[in-house]
Amino acid sequence: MIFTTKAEYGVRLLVELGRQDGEAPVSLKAISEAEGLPLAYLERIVALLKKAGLVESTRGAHGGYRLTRDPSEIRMDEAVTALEGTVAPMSCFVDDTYEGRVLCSHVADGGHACATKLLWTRVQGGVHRALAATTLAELVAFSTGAPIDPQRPTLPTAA
Amino acid sequence: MIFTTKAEYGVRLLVELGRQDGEAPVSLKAISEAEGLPLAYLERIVALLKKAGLVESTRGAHGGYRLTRDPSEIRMDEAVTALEGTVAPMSCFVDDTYEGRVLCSHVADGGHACATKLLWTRVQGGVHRALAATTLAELVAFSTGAPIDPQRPTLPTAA
DNA sequence: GCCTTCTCCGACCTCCGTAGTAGGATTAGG
DNA sequence: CCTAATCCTACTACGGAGGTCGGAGAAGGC
Repeated sequence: MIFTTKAEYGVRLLVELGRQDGEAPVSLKAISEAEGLPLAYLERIVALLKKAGLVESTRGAHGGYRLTRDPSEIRMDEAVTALEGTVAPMSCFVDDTYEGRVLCSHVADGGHACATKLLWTRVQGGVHRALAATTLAELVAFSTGAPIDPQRPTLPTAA
Repeated sequence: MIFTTKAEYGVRLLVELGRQDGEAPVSLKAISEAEGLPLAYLERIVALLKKAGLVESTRGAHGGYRLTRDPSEIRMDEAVTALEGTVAPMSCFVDDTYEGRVLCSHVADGGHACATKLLWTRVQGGVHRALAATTLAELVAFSTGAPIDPQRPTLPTAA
């Protein structure tokens, strides 16, 4: 499994927020009931999104959460990174940027570089590209029944 | 983490086999010593590769394993699938083919389809594409020091 | 002012899969 | 027949995923 429920629930939460107009904040209780997810767990998840600056909160009665930007401006690589930490194919892939860096912690086992590094680099690139090419607005549209081709993402530039 | 050590060790094992000429079988003991991996664990891993038809074995003294095809004919999506089972981004993504199918186990939570399905479908596609575009021959070449651009895979058609 | 409704925060718990071990049975050379 | 190898199944430990619990601040409504 690539992602944990943190990503699943967190993205569902974002979609739920994106479905709203955006003015009035939405309480976690409402979201947990709408999606059937545990409230206490959602609290911890939304904290990650807030720390990443994707949502903002209002405390007290009638408080809740709302998005800080338009859904079309929220790319899913930001969201997933906030929720899961760096998406790494393998443990030796702690972080690094997405450039062509090929460095491994267990370098030079027997004089030759780590053979699998090339493969995991490409996989990581593929995941990152797929996430970056998808906006929250697309997921919101998809969830409301709009027909979207999963193979051909509509980039924000095309909007 | 996307993959487990099964994938890591299994691919390393394949690279080690691919580095050999291909006639004489290589024993697991030799590989475990060369790569510094536990022999007993490798036994269970290589069984997965054998079941998938990627390697064949010779029992008894001077026995071992060898590849069933040329390294350039072995795409890494076959290898990783054999080692990890189906690569799924999320638990509701049990298998299905890689076509544009968008079906979820927890469909229609509140009248609308599972919003995250679109995202995970694209991610899965990205991973699959990255794996399928890489051959064992490339990894072998890379491990012996050949300069390969991790961003631009050299497809077998270009060989 | 007080109660209610929220966000916030950290400690705690349980379960399951990963990673690896142990111990043998089977097959083939020398 | 001994040794080197594959094969096979059962067992175990450890860590992280996936939650829960209890409470402390903050803001409206009355």
